Amino acid sequence: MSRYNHRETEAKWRKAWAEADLFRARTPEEAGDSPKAYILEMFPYPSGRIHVGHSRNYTMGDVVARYKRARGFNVLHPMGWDAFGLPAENAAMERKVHPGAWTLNNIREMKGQLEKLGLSIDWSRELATCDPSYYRHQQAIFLAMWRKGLAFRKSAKVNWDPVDNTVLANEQVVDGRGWRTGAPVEIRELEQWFFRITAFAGDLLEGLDGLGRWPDKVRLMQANWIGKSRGAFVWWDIAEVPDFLKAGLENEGPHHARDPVEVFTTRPDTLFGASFLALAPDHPLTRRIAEFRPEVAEFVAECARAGTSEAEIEKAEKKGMDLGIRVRHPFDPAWTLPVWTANFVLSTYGSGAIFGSPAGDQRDLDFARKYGLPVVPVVLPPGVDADSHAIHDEAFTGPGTLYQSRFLDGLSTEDGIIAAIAELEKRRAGEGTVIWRLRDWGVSRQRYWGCPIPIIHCPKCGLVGVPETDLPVELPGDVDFSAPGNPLARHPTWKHVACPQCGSAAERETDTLDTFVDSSWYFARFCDATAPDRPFDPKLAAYWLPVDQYVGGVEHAVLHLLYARFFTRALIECGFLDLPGGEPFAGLFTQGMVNHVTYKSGEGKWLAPDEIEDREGQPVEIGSGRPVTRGALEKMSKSKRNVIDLDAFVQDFGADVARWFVLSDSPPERDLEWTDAGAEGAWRFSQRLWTLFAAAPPPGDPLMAAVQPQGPGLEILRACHRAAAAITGDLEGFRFNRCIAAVHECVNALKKLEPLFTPDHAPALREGLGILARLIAPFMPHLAEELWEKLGGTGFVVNAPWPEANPDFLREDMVVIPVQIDGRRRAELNAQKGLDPQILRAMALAEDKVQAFLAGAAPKDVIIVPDRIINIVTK
RNA sequence: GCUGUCGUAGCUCAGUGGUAGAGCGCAUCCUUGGUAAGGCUGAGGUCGCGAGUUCAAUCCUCGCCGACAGCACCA
Repeated sequence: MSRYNHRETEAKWRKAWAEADLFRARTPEEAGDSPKAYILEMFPYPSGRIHVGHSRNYTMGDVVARYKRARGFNVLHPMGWDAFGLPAENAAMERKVHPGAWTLNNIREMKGQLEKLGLSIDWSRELATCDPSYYRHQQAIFLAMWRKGLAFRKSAKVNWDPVDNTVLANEQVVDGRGWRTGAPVEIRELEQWFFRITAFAGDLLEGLDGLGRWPDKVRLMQANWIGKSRGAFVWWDIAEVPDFLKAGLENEGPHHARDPVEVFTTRPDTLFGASFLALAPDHPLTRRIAEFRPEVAEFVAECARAGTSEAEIEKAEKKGMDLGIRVRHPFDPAWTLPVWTANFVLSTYGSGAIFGSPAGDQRDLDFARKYGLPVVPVVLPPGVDADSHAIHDEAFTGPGTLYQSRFLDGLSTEDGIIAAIAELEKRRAGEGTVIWRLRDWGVSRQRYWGCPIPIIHCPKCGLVGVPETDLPVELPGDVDFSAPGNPLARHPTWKHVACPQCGSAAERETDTLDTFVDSSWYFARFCDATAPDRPFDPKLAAYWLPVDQYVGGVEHAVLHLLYARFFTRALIECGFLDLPGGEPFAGLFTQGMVNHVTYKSGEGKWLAPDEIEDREGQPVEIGSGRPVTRGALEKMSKSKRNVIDLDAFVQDFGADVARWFVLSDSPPERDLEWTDAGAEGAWRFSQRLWTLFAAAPPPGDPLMAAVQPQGPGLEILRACHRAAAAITGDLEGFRFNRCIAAVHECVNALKKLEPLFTPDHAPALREGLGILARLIAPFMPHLAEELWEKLGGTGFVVNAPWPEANPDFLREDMVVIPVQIDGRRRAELNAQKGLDPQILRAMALAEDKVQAFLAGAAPKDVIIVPDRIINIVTK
């Protein structure tokens, strides 16, 4: 018996699979009655080499794909590359390579690594988003969305890095400074392209209810992000304006003195507790007043400065300033309130203005206490009477009964809201409304390595779409990264073009699209990945979509998944796609990361694991022998130097072992700790399987059921059918770690029976091992093929049917029943299953140990749960 | 602060209203013709803490403590 040689065997089977073209998805016609299963892992950014941490995601998807294939599904399991993005430009600047060359090189490298993992991928559908054959369709989609009003331009605030001359995404701003240059970021107003995702806010929220196979956590995060709030707009007429402001406010401008101040509230029932209005520092009226009052201008500027750092916002004290004007209460024109500006009011939410009702809102209360504004309680908590109710340091925000509120007195919070809105609408002082936290999606990026926006700016015609026949608008190849800013904008010729409508000199849009756009429809392109003349055939998309199982990191729980859900809706509206319900991903699984220990040298430098050795239990640096501190478990990343390279591991231990280990130790949705000991354990287990199959009988058909197995043969089949039942259930439930535990259990049971593997039991053994080989096939596909071949299985184990557990082998005849006395286990019975409770009672009371404990006393009660437990109660 | 997830063997995790489990690690022993090893046996637990419900709670309920994640002045 030789040892298992993973290097030869894995290469052999990968070659055989490729030659048989096993993983090509069948067309709907070829598939006939077979149901379809679209299995997709979030496609990777081609950053370079992959490590074992990345492999977990693909392995999970592959396990599902292989399982579904064994179950007779027509499986689509494609792979592609999210190939546009900043790292390529950074590499271009640092290493003087073209972003395209750098990206293609990485793709080549990573594809080779993924292939060695033995993934069952249909590579004929491979795509890269930086390929003009992909992004030309994206440009066509953009133009269709523009014509429908779903893509539009507006002026928006952006983070501007004055050194790099570029716009930064929010996550590229660290403590108010550009992440690369360290220069203080400026807020600038720029014309930007947006997608009107807010047009679908309600539908995107309601759609979440139908996504039963998504994690609740993700649905909740999306719901919070969309942020629906019911409430009311309330319009407050300006009552008093100081003389020095009058002239200013009478002029034309952003906020005229005749314009009421609009406020959004979810609690119109507390309007009688209002004691002030507060406007955002950048509210138009605040800015107007700042023109005439230097102290207001100073306050606004101060807020703008503090606003950049998140840590400061968190701690920032509530501050405000009285603007000097007063407004009329909507329910009582004689009642006027002061108008303040306050740093805690957000201009981007609601109307950018609030009314302060301090008794019912903690922020308003803090503010009112600080500036001596009135606090009038208007909501009585349940069970509290009006005389004893008082507000001290804590606002009461819960539901209750309204009082001190004139016509609302006695109403519940809920009814009060309805009544207040009705009154507002009657007086034309406000209206009930719903507002959203979700904002339109800014897609402009002042970058080179992204999809060009197919728009031409003509001085005469305005915005003109590039004609379909001129698509794609390709990126120029000759670009200069030596200067900061957008290379497209300063390219000598690229942007200059004749207007397609009037022919006069015009300029191309030099912004490119956010890379989240590229990943918002790639799953649809995979359905028809080579269509030259349109994004995809709607019939093929209708066949394959929605994706049945999407697998990826929870870090994409909000943005990517929300954008993709928006995109399918936009594609439907533009006529590209037919997808009832509009949901792209019917099932979603978010897997945990792979963590690994980190090491730091005395100087605080990160050290790689192969630079460490163990000296009497203390990790030290190899060579110098200097002590090293063992850091926290961290997600594998190059910067922390705690990655395990996939190629090296596969070379040493094999792809099957890597796949097995990343699934074995933790539930898939949780993080996994990578340890050498665990990896070696997985390797030993693969060898153990190999030696177990060495005891197999001469080759025969493992699909043939053994007839009337006896003794050890029966035990073999029991172990294997039990494993089949457990693993099938756990695969359906995405519990891969439990599948692996079940395989361990089965192999342990078989190992114990190994001395009894005699020719008499050959049919049972062949059937049992045949089941086992098919059960491990999704996890260790190469080894499974080899074992299947040894057993005498015909064809590939990949194509073999999934083993069905025979219920006859799952039944147990005898059962051990514990006997408790007063809740503590004192004895046990070995009994036939399904015995009558009265017989069990007699058996239990007859037990010596029970007799001893009872010492002659009669039991007060005996609780009998058949086949489970007997509890004798004496007290 | 809000929301959510999680506390079970040294480590990573299963599990169930009714006998506390697996893998790895550890210890003892055996094999050295399955050998960059393999195998037998074993030790190891207040199931985070406290109360309640129950014949019986690791599991259900409530409170507390701790860890992690997302959002974060959302009116």
